Amino acid sequence: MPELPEVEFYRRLVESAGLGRRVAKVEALDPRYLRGGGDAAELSAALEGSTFARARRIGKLALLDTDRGHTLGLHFGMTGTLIIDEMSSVVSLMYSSPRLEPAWERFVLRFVDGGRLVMRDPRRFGRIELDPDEGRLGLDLLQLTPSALARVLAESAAPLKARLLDQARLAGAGNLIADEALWRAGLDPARPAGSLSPAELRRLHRHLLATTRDFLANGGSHTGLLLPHRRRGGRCPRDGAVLQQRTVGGRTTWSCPLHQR
DNA sequence: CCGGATGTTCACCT
DNA sequence: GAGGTGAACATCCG
Repeated sequence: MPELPEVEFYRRLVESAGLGRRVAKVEALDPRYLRGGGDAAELSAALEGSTFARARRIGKLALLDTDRGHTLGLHFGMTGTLIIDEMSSVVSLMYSSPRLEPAWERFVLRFVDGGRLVMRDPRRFGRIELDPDEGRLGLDLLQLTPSALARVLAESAAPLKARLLDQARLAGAGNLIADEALWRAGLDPARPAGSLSPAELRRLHRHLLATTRDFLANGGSHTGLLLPHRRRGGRCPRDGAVLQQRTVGGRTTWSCPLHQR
C-alpha cells in the first residue's frame, strides 16, 4: 500500500478539507471493501448525519473520528488513494494508474454540501472498517524510540526486515521504507532480528526515522535513494556493488552485499 | 503472454 | 508457538 508517508498525506487531506462537513450518504460501497464483511447498513447508520471531528493515523491506518463517537478506519492496500472534492493529495503511487475510472471508486461519502470523499482503489486490496480495533497495531513508526525498537527486535530469530514489517509490533513501515532504511543503516535485512548490537540498534533507529521523515518531506515512499536501483543489474549508489535481490519476510528485497552486514 | 508490483490474511509446513 | 512459503485478492504495466 501506500506506506506511512502516503497515509499521513491522506490524513492531512482530511484534516484540511474534510473536517466539519456533514455526511449525507454513504453513496457507493463495494461490499467486499468492508473489512471482515461488516454490515453496510450499520456503517450508513453510524456515518450519515455525522461530521468528522478529527483525523488520526496509526501506521498505515487512517482514523476519522466522527462527532458522534464513531471512528471510520481507512486502509489503502496497495493502490488505494483518497480523494476529496475530486482533488487528490499530492501523492503519486508507483503501482497505481493515475487514470480516473469511476469503477475504481470503492467507497464514497457524499457530504450535505455536495462534495465527496472517495477511496479509489484499482486493485481493491484496501478496506474500510467501523470502529477498528486500534490495539492490533503496534507503536507508530514516527513515535519509535531506541528502547522501543530494541523491544520490537529483542530475542527474535526472525529476519530483521520481517520484524520491521510486522504491523502488530511496529506500525507504518512497508517494503520500500524497510529496504531504504536498512540500506542506509548498512544492515543485512536477513540478519536475525535479535542479533543487533546496541550501536546497530541506535543506527537503525536513526535511519528508520530519517528515512520516513525524508519520504514525508519529499513527497512519498517512491523518493528513496535506493529505489531507482531496485532492478536487475542495479548497483549500490553508495559503493557500486551489484545489488542483491532476495525474498525476505515474504517480500522482494534489494540490498547491497558489500556494505549491508 | 508472463511476471511482478508501497499489503494483508490465511492455510499449510517445518 | 514461531516463523516460512505460497496463494489469494485484482489490475496495470513493461
